Amino acid sequence: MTKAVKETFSPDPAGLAAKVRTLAPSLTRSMRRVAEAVATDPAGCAALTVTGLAERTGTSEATVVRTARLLGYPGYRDLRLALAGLAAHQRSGRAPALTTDITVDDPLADVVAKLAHDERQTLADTAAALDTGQLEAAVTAAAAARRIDVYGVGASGLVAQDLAQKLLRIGLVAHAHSDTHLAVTTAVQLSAGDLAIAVTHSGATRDVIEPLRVAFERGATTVALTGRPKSAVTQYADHVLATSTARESELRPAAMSSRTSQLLVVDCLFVGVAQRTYATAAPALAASYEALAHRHR
Amino acid sequence: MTKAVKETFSPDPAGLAAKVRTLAPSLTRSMRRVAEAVATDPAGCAALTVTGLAERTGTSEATVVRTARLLGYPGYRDLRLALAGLAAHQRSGRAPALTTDITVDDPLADVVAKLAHDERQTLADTAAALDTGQLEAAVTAAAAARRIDVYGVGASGLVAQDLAQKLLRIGLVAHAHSDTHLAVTTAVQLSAGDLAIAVTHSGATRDVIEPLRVAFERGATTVALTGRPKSAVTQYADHVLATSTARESELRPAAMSSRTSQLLVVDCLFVGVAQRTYATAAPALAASYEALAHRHR
DNA sequence: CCCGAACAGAAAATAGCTTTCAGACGTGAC
DNA sequence: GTCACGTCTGAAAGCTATTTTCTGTTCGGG
Repeated sequence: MTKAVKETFSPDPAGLAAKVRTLAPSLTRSMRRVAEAVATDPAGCAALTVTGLAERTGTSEATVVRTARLLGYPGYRDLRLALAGLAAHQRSGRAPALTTDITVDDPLADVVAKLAHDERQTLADTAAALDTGQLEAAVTAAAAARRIDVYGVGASGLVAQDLAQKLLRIGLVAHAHSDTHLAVTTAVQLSAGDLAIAVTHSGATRDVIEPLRVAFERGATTVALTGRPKSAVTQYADHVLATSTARESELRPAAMSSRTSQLLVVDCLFVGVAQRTYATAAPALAASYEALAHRHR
Repeated sequence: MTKAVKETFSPDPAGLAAKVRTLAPSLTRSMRRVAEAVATDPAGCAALTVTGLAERTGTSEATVVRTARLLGYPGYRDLRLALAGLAAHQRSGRAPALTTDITVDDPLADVVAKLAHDERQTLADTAAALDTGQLEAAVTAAAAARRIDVYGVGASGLVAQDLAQKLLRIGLVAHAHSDTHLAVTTAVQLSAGDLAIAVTHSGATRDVIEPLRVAFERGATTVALTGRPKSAVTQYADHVLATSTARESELRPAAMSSRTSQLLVVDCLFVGVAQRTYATAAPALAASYEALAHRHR
């Protein structure tokens, strides 16, 4: 025989203020004071115990409980839970006006909120704008490639390295190049069946376009990862993966949001390739995980 | 002397699921079951008493209270209030059902949507969980530092490089090290007035802890950027910046989401420093922009 | 002025939360 | 293997918060 479970009955979490107003005339003096306190400052009251609220309203515990009952809850405990929910709801409703730029004198908490908000926006934009057909083509090319070279300089160089690192981990032959000269000299060795990927936000970075052009002319498959789908880099690209460009400002250079966007595309590319090469990718991932384990204490 | 008022301490109403994930590795079996129940069904758990939740998770009241403490609340009562708030929040938020893992045969469009969703979630969690006090301290230290060394290997190495690159661009003396030997040999040169930053998701990467320890012992200010706020690396860190841990799976290794989180923190750190050194940072940013312009066609 | 009804608060009773303690379970050393 | 040690866990005791009960008070009507 199980013990009877007490159900929490939450009649009307949102319209509590309304209910207080409706009921007010039928409430007694003391009860009204409690009801008003609760309606005025749900968050504050949620933090109080029966005794606390009784003190605050200059009444007794019994009155507080009676009021809670009148408002439709089984007891004060449940009113308090509803109050906490209401408070959370109110907090979230307050849109923090995140549309403004980051300024020199924003407090750090605002900086965090604004950056997070902007990056989230960038991700949503990127996902919405990403052409899955092009991605599909790039994934297929990568999964079948004999060898993959990735070009990127500056901030995009890190993205290029990230992609190469990931692909290496699932057993593909991938290299990232940040040095134009080296990139060009290795690009001449590519041919049909190889894949070259250029990462550049502006789409106009010569150091990256150059090796991609060489790879393109040698017959390798080429992919451009860029925020400007009609820029110079795309003329040598078989497939173009578009990244999104967010609002930028003095304290938030373009490099920052483009990176977020580029990395999402890189992740998609990676997962796509891992799916298609699952038979080799899965054990490779597991093995690299194992290998790293003993590097940790 | 007035009676001490017990404050309701609500450390992290939004990112609770994230916190559970972050703390999970350091939790014991029973505690983890409680934490998971709470993260999985906040609304349901909010309706339960200590005893009820203990029964539901097959543990004891003591364990439930202990878990509540670990999650940062003074006791179960307060956790329950936070849960009620969270539940209300969820009801209004209506999250779409993107909660499933990425599988081998997901079409690419789904992969994109799921990855974008997860990364957005990670960003929100990170922002919610980031301790602005610690960030403030790190920013102040960085802005005043004679020299800044950043340590990171593997995926975190790229994050370390990203941070160093950014700080360099606003005229600070910053270097990223991926080579443990080099990192240690440069760390011995640090002293009070210098800053060392370690980036490691697990918090247990020896190659990164070692140089940080050296820097710490030499009297430099030290910062750890980690997803495990109670891990080995933090014992040598003056300030700990917590990154968030997302759900991971076979096709989505931890490295992927930790990177997103780490980069957000890096951006916050960077913008904070740029604000505090605005007089030199602004012209430096403008100058680096100019300098790059002619590298583009 | 007295009576009755409703109200309010004090105090008792209970339910729920927290703390303590001792046994159980691993873990590492010898 | 086994012994010692530290950690984890749940049972029960202890305490706080909530609920109920009960009695004094107030106010309107006879």
